Amino acid sequence: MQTATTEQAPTELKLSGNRKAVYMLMQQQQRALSAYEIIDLLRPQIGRIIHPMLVYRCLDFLLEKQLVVKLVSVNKFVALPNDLTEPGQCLICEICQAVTFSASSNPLQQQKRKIAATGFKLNQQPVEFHGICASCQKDHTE
Amino acid sequence: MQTATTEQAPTELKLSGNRKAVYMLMQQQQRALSAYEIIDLLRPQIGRIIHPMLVYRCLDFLLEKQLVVKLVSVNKFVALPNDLTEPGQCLICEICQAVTFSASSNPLQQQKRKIAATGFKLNQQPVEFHGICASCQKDHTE
DNA sequence: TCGTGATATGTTATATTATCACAATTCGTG
DNA sequence: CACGAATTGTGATAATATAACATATCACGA
Repeated sequence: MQTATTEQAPTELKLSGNRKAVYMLMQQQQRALSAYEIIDLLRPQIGRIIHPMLVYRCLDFLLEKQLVVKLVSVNKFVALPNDLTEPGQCLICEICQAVTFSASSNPLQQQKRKIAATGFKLNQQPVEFHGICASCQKDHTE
Repeated sequence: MQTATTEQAPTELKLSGNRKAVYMLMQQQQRALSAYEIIDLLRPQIGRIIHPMLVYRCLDFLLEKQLVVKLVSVNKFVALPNDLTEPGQCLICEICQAVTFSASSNPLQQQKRKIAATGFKLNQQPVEFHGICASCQKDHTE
């Protein structure tokens, strides 16, 4: 099993074999994936049985390094877009499962400041909004 | 198995036996409960094996009628406080699991309007914020 | 280069949350 | 009362996640 320096991760973070495979897969897919989807997608690449634990461990690491983010409402994981240093919010379509990230807008930052003022210490994790995207609204008006 | 008219539900909605038991339990507990916690708490009352399916069905119904809300990030369900017609947001403490609801504040409503203006049709469900409550911050500064 | 502690990985088992599908019972209305 | 709709009972399975033990690999200092 080779150890390779990753070309994709910021600040030259070294990723071991498995972790790199998982991360690159997530970057390629460009969508939110459940752990089991990752397992299924990885299987052809690795040519060996993939235990869930393998993937969860990799994800734990990638989460810790903030290379990926977990969408806690849908139990999916997604590689952070490279141009987005702070995923303040995301919109999750219930129909097509598309996920759209964006940085915190002013009202959301205001909201977070209000919450902080109550003494509640917020985590750094995107605020998740659920609904139906414009495309699916069109598709489902028939 | 008796059919009883519920005294607690708004607009005289009739709840069947199981559904009433689940709903009343949730109201009594006044905290967010996982389905399995509900099962464990119900067992003494019902005196029969409780299948998860029973509870999930009841929850599905109660969710549909908007008597309870699901905290999707923590897979828990909570009876809506009676004085809160619109649970706009909730704060979830990662340490003690306390959940605090409140109506949408102005910035959050603003945020929702911005999102709606993009064409994304938001669901009616609370926005969940994660962090550490003031109490747990005190307890954990030792 | 070797040894060792730290880290990563392999493996088995289990926990937690949720849904599917079929059957039986109860409810409500004509 | 009959019948269709709704509710419930039951067994099985799916999806997500973690615990625990063992082994292998990596990195660093001597």
